[in-house]
Amino acid sequence: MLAPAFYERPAEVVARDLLGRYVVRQADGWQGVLRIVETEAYLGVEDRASHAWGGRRSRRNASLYLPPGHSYVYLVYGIHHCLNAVTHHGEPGAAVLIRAGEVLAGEQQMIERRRLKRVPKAGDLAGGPGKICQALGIDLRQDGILLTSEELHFTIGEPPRSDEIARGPRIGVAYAKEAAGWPLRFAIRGHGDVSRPRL
DNA sequence: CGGAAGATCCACT
DNA sequence: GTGGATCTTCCGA
Repeated sequence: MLAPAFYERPAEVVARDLLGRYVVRQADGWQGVLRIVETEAYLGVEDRASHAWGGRRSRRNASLYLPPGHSYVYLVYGIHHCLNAVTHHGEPGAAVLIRAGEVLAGEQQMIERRRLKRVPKAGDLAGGPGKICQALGIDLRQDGILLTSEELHFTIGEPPRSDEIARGPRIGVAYAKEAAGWPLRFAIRGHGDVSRPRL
């Protein structure tokens, strides 16, 4: 289990270090495990793409200002949930978005939660931030909880070698001006579950 | 108080 | 490749 101190570092360091780690989700006697293959760092106040940009606070993003090691779950586009880990190093409001994972356990339940009609192909179950939350049964009820909790936590996992890590600009933040091009997206190079466009 | 846009995904062409 | 679904928040009038 990764302790809160793991998250007391700059978001881009944590984002890179979360690659290969396991997300463990336990609910109703079920256990699901994903190996993280893609993340993005959001730096907080000075990052135009961050929900904390300019020190913004609202009921929606309140969890971004919790101590490091808490979750930040929010609703995007009115439909999909996204899971983040709150980090802290100086300015508050930084976090890491968990963008994609490889299924290691609990696949059958995930297929049902995802309402897939066919046999899942690479990326179908957890190859995107919204898919991860749907597959793991994560919604606003998991917003603001400690990521060392029984129901949701991260563990050591199998980190990739540094030469297996790719990085590039973040997805869906073209509006963020100068921050749009910052290379804060990290992925395991060539992994089939990384979301599009592939790094 | 209305309108626009968003850290997305899916069905359809 | 394109557009629709659907909710929260922000901004301008």
